[in-house]
Amino acid sequence: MAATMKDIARMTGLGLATISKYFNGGNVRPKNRKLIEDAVKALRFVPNEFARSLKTRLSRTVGVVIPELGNQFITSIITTMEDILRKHDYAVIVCDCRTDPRREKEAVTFLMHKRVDGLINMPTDTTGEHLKPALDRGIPIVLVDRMLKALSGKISAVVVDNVDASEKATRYLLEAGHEKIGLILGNEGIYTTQKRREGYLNAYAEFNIKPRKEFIRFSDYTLEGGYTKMKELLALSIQPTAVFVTNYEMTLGTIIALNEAFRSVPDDISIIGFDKLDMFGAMYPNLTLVKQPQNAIGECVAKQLLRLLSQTLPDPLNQIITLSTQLHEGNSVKCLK
Amino acid sequence: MAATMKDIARMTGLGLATISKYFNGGNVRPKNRKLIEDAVKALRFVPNEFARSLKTRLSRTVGVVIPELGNQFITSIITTMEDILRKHDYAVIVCDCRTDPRREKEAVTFLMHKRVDGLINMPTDTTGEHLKPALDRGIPIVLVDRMLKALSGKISAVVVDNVDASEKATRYLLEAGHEKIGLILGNEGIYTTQKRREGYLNAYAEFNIKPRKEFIRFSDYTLEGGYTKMKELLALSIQPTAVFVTNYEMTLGTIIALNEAFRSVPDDISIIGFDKLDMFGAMYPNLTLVKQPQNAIGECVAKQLLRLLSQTLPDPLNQIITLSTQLHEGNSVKCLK
DNA sequence: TTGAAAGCGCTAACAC
DNA sequence: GTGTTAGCGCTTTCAA
Repeated sequence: MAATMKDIARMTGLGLATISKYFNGGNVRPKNRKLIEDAVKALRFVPNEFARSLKTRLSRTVGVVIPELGNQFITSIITTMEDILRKHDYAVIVCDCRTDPRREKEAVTFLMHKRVDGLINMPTDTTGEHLKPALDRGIPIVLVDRMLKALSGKISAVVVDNVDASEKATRYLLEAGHEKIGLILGNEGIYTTQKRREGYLNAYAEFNIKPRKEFIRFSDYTLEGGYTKMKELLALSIQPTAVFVTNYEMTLGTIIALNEAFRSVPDDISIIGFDKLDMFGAMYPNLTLVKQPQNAIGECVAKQLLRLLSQTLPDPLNQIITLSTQLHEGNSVKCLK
Repeated sequence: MAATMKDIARMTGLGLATISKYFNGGNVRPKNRKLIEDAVKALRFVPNEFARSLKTRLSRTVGVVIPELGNQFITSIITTMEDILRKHDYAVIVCDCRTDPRREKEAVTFLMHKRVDGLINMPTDTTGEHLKPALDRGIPIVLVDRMLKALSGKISAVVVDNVDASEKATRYLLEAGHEKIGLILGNEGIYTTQKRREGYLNAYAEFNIKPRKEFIRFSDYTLEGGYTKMKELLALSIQPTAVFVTNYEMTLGTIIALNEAFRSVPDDISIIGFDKLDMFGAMYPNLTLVKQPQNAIGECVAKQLLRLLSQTLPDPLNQIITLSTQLHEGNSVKCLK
C-alpha cells in the first residue's frame, strides 16, 4: 500500500493543508519543510495523481492526433513536442488515425473521455467537425502544419509558409533556365499540397511562363508515391529538365527512380528536394532542398499549448504562427544559361 | 458543469449503486436500464475517469518506452499496438528516450507517476535496471524485439528469431555460391545486432568457410549508416559479391550507395535486404529480403499486455513469444554456380 | 435487484 | 503559517 499525505501528517504531526501547500509551492516554515521532506523519503511517498486530478479536474495529459506515424516529418515533430511537454510533466497520448476522418473523430472523442487538458492535431478532416467535442469542452487546441479555416479564431496553429517555400524553389529553377519543371505533390485536397501547388504556379506567373499541366503530379507523401510519379514523368514524351519534390519520403523515392533510370543529377535532370538536410547533405550530389524548421515547429506547438494551458482567461489567446523555410543550395541544380 | 451519477440518480429516482452497476455490467431491471439510458442521453453524461481511477486504482493507460520514433520498424509496431489498445479503451503514452539510458530511466519513473497500468518497452538499457520501479509496483511489462536476460521470468517479451533469420539469408547467399558476403549490422551491443551476427557466423560455419572480418560492419540502423557502410565495403580491395543488410533504413541507404557507384543489382553485386516488403516489392529489382512479421509483433505485444492486465493472479503468466521471419525471394541475388 | 453510506487521496476555503 | 473540514465523483460493501 502506497503512502498518502495522511501518513505524512501522522508522521510529522502536521496538518494536511500544510503538506498539500508544501507540494503546491506554498509558504511552509523551513523546519516543517524539512520534516515533510524526511517523511516523504522515509515513506517513499508519491502523490496520487488520480486524487489530484479528481480535485483539480486536470489530467496533466495532452492528446496528439496525427494522420500517420510512418512519416519522418510527423515523427520528428512528435519527438520534439513530447520531450518538451514531458519536461513540464505532461504525458502525451498519441492517436494515429491513419488518414481516416472517421478514426480521427473517434480519437478526439476517446481523448475527451480520457480528459486530456489540451489537444494537438494534424488534421485529416478538412472541415474541422471532428474537433467539436474538444471545442465544446473549451480545452486548448493547437493545429500542426495544416490550417482549418472554419475554426479560425477558436484555435491556435503552427504552420510553415508553404506558398513562399514552393515559390522560392520554383523561382530558383526558373532562374537557372528551367522552364519544364516537374512538381511532385502530396494528396490532392490537403492543405500543404494546395499551398505548395500555389507557390509553384505563382513563380511561373512571375516569369510569364505557362506551366504544363502534365508536369504537376499529385501523389501521397510516401516513398512509393514519389518513386511512381517520377517514373511517370520520365515516361512523358516531353520530359521535365528539373523536378521539385515536396516532402522527404517522396524525395527519396524520386532519387531511387532517377538512379534506376540512369539519369544523373544534375547533368541529365535537376532536382530540388524537401526536408531532412542532414541526411541528403551526406550524399552526393549534395541536394538542393527546401528545409522546414522541424524542430522549431515542434517547439512552437508545445510552447503554444503550454501557454494556453497556463492561462485562466475566459477566452484563450489563440494565434496562428507561421514559420518560414529555407532554400538550401546544394549542387543538384544545373544552370541552363 | 458536467453531469455526474448523482444527477442521474436524481433524475431517475434510483440509487447510486444501481447506476454504477449499470455502467459496470451488473444486473439491472430492464425498466431501470431504460430509465438510466434516457437520463444519460438527456444529461450527456460521461463517466468521470478521475473518480473511477481514484477508486479502482487503475488508469486504463499504458506506457510505451522506445529508443526513437524515426524508425519504420518501431513506428509500425506502435501503430498496430495503439490501435488494439485503444479499442480496449487503453490510452497509450509514448516516451521517446532517444537511445539514452538515462532518459529511458526517467521515462519509466515518469510513467510510474502517471500510474500507467502496464508498460511496453523496447529497451535501450541492456541491464534492465531502468525497469525496477515498474517491477516494484508489480505492473505487467512486455518487452519488444529485445530480450533482457536479467529479467527473465519477471516479464514478458515478444521477439523474432533473429539468429534463424540471419542464418537463412546468409545460407541462401552461400548456396548461390557467394563466399564473400558483406554484413551490415546495427549498433554493436544491441540484442538484435548480436543475434543477427550470430546467424551469419552460424551459416558460414555450416559451410566450413571462414568469414572475413572486414566484411562485417557495425552501423546504427539509419539510412545514413547503411549508406556509409556500403561505401566502405565498396572501397575494400577485396570486395564482397553480395551484401546482407539488417534493417529497412540501412537497406535504403545501401541501395542509394550502390546506385551512386553504378553497381547494378544483381549483376555486379547481390543484395538481401530487410523489412517492408510492400515497398521494395514495387521496385526493380525486386529485392530478396528478410521479412519480419511487423503487424504480428505489434499484435502479440498488445494482446499479451491485455492478457496480463486482465489477470488478477498473484504472479502473472509471463511468457517469451518468439516469432519467425520469412525469406522473401526476389531477384536481387545472382547465382554464381 | 436496489439503496444508504463509507471512503479512495487529494485540494482549498475558512478559521485560527 | 497551520489545522479542520468539506467535498471532487466514483465504487463497493452491507443491509433491506
